[in-house]
Amino acid sequence: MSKVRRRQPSRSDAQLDESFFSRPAEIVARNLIGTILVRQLRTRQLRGRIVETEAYVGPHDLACHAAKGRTRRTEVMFGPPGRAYVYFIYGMYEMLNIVTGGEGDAQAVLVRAADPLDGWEENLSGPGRLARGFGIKLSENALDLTTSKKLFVTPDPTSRPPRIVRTPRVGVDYAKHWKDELLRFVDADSAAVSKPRPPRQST
DNA sequence: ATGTCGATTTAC
DNA sequence: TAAATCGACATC
Repeated sequence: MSKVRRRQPSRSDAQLDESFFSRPAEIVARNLIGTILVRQLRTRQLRGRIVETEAYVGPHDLACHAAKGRTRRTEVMFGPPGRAYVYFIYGMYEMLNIVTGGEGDAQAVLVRAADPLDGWEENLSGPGRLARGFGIKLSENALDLTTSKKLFVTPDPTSRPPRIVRTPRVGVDYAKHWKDELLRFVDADSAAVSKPRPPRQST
């Protein structure tokens, strides 16, 4: 019998790859909760534990930008999974999404909030603040997060599975019945979840 | 070339 | 409750 080797918590764990992201957005959004977003800058590394996501499930989803068709902005969503979909909104905020599903599926997950790690003091609660905190700009659009050394996601081998709550997505009242779909996922035990804080019931 | 809008945040 | 502020998109 070989000895079971307990895994050492390692600072840079395996970068999540295409097999992780090439699933439906709803699944990826759920499984992204509790993972770690890593940003490698010139002089320092920024890390945050993802605690809130939203799934945008395809062109038929009226809240999804892909519902507007294939345009310059939405182009990356129609490409391979694991790419960053970054867009600029309200004249001042970038939003970080990760493309999911098979190539051509046009699904994505919006990363809405994270708990800063390693003693980093930053408010990462809300998609605008999260992208700003991590220094993510429009220029990161289409970056391949499965191979990039500048921006990627890793599992958190030290944490036990989070308690997850589902709610409707934020700010998509225009999307007909799609506004009511439970496609927002939050860590029920995190204080960093953004504004519309859900009741503490688990799913 | 011009007009509208927005997966937000912040201030009043 | 509303202003801030600008890229993408639609339209002319």
